[in-house]
Amino acid sequence: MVTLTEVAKRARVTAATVSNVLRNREKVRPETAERVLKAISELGYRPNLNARALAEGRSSTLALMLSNLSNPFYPEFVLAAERAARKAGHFLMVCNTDDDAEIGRAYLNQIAGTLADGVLVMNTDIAINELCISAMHSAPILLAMWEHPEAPPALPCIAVDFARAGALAAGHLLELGHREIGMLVGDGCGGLQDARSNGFRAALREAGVETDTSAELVVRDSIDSGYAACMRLMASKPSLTAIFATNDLLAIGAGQALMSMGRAIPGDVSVIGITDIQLAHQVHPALTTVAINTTAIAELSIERLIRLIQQPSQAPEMVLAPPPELVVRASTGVRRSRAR
Amino acid sequence: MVTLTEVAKRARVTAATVSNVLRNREKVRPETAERVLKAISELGYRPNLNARALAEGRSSTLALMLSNLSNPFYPEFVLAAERAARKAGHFLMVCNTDDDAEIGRAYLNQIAGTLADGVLVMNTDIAINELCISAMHSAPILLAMWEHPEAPPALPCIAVDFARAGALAAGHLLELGHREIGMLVGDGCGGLQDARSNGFRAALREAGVETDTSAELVVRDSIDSGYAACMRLMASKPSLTAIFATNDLLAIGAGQALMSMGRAIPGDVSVIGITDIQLAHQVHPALTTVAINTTAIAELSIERLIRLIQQPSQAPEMVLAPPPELVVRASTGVRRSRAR
DNA sequence: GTGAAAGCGCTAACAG
DNA sequence: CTGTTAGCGCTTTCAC
Repeated sequence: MVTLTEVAKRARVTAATVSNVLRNREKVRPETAERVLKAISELGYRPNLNARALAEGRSSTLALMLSNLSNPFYPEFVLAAERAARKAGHFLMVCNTDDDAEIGRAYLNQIAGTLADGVLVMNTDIAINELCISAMHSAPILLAMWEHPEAPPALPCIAVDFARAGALAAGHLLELGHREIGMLVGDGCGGLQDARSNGFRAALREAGVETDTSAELVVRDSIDSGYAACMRLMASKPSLTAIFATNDLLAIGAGQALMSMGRAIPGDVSVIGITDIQLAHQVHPALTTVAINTTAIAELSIERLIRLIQQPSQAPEMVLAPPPELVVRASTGVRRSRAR
Repeated sequence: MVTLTEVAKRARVTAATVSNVLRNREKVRPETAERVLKAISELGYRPNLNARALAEGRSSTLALMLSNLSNPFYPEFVLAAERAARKAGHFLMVCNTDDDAEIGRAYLNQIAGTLADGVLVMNTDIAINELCISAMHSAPILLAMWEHPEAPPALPCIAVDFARAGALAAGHLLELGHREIGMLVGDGCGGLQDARSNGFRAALREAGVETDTSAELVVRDSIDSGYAACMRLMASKPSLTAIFATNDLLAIGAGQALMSMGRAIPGDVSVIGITDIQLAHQVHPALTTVAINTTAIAELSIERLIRLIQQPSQAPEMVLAPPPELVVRASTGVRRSRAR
C-alpha cells in the first residue's frame, strides 16, 4: 500500500503538503502541487480512509438500518438513499437486522460513531428510548419514516402523513360509489400500520359510511399473506365491492386472489394500496395506490441526517415529508350495481 | 467518546491490558480482567473500529458492488450475503453503481483496501482487466456470479452454470410436448444473458427441434419489457405454445402479457424463467423456473472472499456454484393441440 | 501478567 | 507557501 509519506518523499515535500494538495489546493504553489499530483499518479496512491477517519474524527459513511430487505419497499428506499448519500460525498452502509432487535442493537453499538457518522433507522422493532440511549453517546440517529406526525418521537425524524394516505384512498373509493369495503392492515417488519387504517376509517366515518370491523384483517406484509387474507375476506363477505390495503404488497396479493376467484378487477371489485412501489405499476391490472414518494423521503432523510452530523441540535426535530398523493391506475373503478 | 485509555485509567491498568481483555483473555489475570470489564460497562465503552482497522491493517468490512438494486434479484442476494458476512464477523457495505461504470470505478478506488478488506463484484459493466488492476494494488476482488464456467476469467469467481439452467428449461418444455417456443433474452444491468439462451438452444437442437431465431427477442431486464416483448412476440408468432425467458422478471412480464391477451397459462401457453426470485412463487399462476439457489451462491461468495483475504492466492480460482434446479410450478403444462 | 513504547496513515495546528 | 510536531484510538512487540 502506497502511503502519503511515500508520495511526499517522491515529490520531495512533506506529508502535510501532500495532504494540503489533496484538499484545499489554495495554500500550495502550483508547481509543487503539480509535482505532488505527478507522484500520486505515478505511485497509484489512494488515501486510506480509515486513517483519515481516525484523524478527522469522522468517517463520511452513513448507516441505514432496516428490518428486512426482502420487502421490496426497502431496496427502493436504499437505492434512493445511496444515491443521495453518494452525491453528498458519503458512503452508505446497509444494515439489515433480519427482524431481530438483537442484531439491530449490535449494529448500533458497533457502527454508530465509529464506522458511521450517523444512522438512519427504519426499524420499529427497536424501542425508541433504546435508540435514544445509543444516540446519546455515539452519533446522530434519525428515524426515516415516522408514521405518526401528530405524536413527535423523542428522536429527530422524517414524518410521513400516512393517515392522510389512508384518507385519500377512502376518498377515492367513496367517490367511485363503494360503500362495502374490505380492509387489509399490514403488520409486518414495519409494525402495525394503524395510522393508515385509522385515517381510512376516519374518512369513511366522516362521509357517513359505517365501517364494518368484521371486514378488516390484520396480516403480515407480503403478497402471499395479502392473497390468503383476501381469500378469507371475500369468503366471509362476498358482497364487498372494494378492498383497501395499507400497503401495495397486500393489495397486489389481494388482486391476485380476486382474479383467481374469478372476480374481475375493477369490474367486480376495486383494489387500492398505499406506497406505490415499483411493482404497483408493473402488475396487471396496474394498481391504483397512494404514493408516498419514497425517493423524496430518502433524500430528505439523508439531507437531514447530514445536517444533524454537522450541527447536532438538542431538540429532536420532526420534519414532514411531502404529502402522499393518489395515483389512479387500472385496479379501481366505479362500483357497479351487483347483478349476478 | 470513551476511549481505551480512559477505561484503562479507571481499571488502574494500561491500555495494552484492556486491549488484551478485549481479545484473548488468556494472558490476563481473572481479577484484573473483571476490573477491566467493570470499567468498560460503567463507562459504556465501545471500541473505535476505525482506529482498530488502522492499527490492525484490516477493517472487517466487505463491499458488495452491484449495478442496480432495483432488480429484485439483487436485494435477495444482498440479504443472503449480509447474513453470511455478519455471521463471519464482517460488515457489508452495499455499493450500488446505478449502472454507471464511472461510479463503480470510484467506489473501487475509494473503498478497496481501506474501508473494505475485499470486494464482491456483480457488475459486468466494468471490464475485467480494469478490475484486475484494482485488485492488484488494493484488496481481493471476487466475481460473484460468473456466467461462463467454460471460460474462467482472470479474477477469482463463483461460476454458475447458466447454460445448464437454460438446458433444464428446454428439457422441461420439450417433455411437455412443446416445439414452438418463443424466447426472451435479458440484456439488463447484468449484461446479455447468452449463456442461458445458448444452453437452451443447444438442448433444443440436441433434441432435434429446430430453433426459430425469429421467435427470439433481446430485451432489458424488467417485468415491463418482458410484457411488451411478449406482446410483440405473440403478435408475430401466434402459434407459439411456450415462452422461455432467461430470467424470472421477463417471464413474469410475459405471463401478464399472455393473460391480458386472453391466453390461458398454462392452458394455451406455458411460461418458464430462470433464477427463482421471490416473486416467482408469489405471482399467479406461480412461475415454473430454474432455480439457481441465490442464497448458496451468496454464502459461497462471502466464504471465498474471506478466505481470499486471509490467504491471498496468486492463481485466480474459479469455484462452481451448486447446479441449477428445475422448479415446476403452475405456469407450465402439457402442450394442448391447438383448437380454436 | 502487566506496562512502556512505537506505530498504523492521516490531519491540523503552528512555526518559519 | 512549506516543514515540524502532535496527536486520532487502538494493537503489538518487547521488557520488566
